Amino acid sequence: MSEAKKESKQGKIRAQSEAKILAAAQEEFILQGYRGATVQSIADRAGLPKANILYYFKNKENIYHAVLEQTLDMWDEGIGDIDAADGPKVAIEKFIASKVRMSFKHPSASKIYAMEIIQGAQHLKEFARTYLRKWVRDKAALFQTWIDNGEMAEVDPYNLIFLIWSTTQHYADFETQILTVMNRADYEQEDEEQVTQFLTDFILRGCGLK
Amino acid sequence: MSEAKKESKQGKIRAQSEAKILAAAQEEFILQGYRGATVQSIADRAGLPKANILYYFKNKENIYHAVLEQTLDMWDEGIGDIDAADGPKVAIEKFIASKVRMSFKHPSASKIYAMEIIQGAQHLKEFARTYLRKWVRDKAALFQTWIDNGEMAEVDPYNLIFLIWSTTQHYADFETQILTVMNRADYEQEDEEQVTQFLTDFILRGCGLK
DNA sequence: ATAGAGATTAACCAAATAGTCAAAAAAACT
DNA sequence: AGTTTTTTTGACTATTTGGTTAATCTCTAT
Repeated sequence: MSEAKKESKQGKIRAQSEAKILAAAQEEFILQGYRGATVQSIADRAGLPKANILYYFKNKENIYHAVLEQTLDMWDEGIGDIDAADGPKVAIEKFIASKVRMSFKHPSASKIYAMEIIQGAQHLKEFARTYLRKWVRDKAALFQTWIDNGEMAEVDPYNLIFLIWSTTQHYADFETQILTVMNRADYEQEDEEQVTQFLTDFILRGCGLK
Repeated sequence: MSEAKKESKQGKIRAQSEAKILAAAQEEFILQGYRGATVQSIADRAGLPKANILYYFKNKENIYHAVLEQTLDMWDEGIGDIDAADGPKVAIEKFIASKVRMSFKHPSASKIYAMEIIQGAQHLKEFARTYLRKWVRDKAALFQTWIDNGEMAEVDPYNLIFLIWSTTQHYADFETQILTVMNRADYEQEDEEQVTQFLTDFILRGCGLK
């Protein structure tokens, strides 16, 4: 009876506030780092008084954890599973496309993730050790099968996965640098398509699939 | 008479202390971010009292600037200039090799740089707008020449440069993730060679040069 | 030896910041 | 309408931290 409370009415204000806070916090954590992002600055960006922030999240670290969790959920959705049934060509095409889409649609998530890893993955060690390691192992094995079957060139599957990750995420993480170098203010809609096209062509060729 | 002081004896202690401080600061800035790295923590890591740090660098921001400058100098050396006379194959080989070497020899420099860019390049805007933009434009033009001459496949030169940057730097910036996923404690010597080999093969193939 | 420049360091301070609290306002429920 | 629960918010506090100061020490040159 009282179990569903969280989802019914009471949850609405809470959910709204939490979302506003998390969005503000994500930006502040990117721009200022964990320590540099003050609860006050998050409050200001969210347009709420500081004490209200601490009412929804017990403390600053909880905010950060929530932001990270949100980021991992997004990673999970956006990863674009590699499907064995597709065969190497289509599988790689799909994988690249969904990773590029993630980078252009949610650059902030990618940036938070990147910062966390660069700083030593203090909060993601567990995620990397379990979930991620298994994911990479599985997909690498799949690539290896295709290689053994002569369906693609002999490329080290692990390094191939790293290559796809790095190239696709680069457009999110290094957004600022790319835009500055290209003398542009923002990405345009066609940029995503153009990048997808470039990476797909290039990587398929690298895999001997084109 | 007193002009050469800095280089003679008195400069020795100063140079030594500054180097120790910069090394400590670099690590702290990576691990904790700018705001999270306290002068005290830098002092502890350098094995010096806090007041001594502030004696050599007027304030915390000066320390950070010095670390960044050091990083850019290293970038400058390690960039491995692309030589037009080499032709595309050798030029790309050389470029990849020197970037990979940088990533394995000086991962911290790469990490500092990456964080700065992710955080909006507050302190590197000028560098990117002038030096970097020109560098990329020049090299892109060179690639274009080779393409027009039919010496390599038609790949967008800008995206090619970004691809080489992202893939090579990934081994420095995401060191923690790669090691965790591969279930390893440290890079071995042969890793650098193996990665160089992989990337060279793959990218040359992508450029239609193999 | 000794004067003077540079180096070291403990003690101190003002500002910033995470987190608490209590009281009031708003919403939800009966 | 009244009661309870949730939300909002200003005021307060303990702690951390960047930076200063002044006193001492060390080194070098004459």
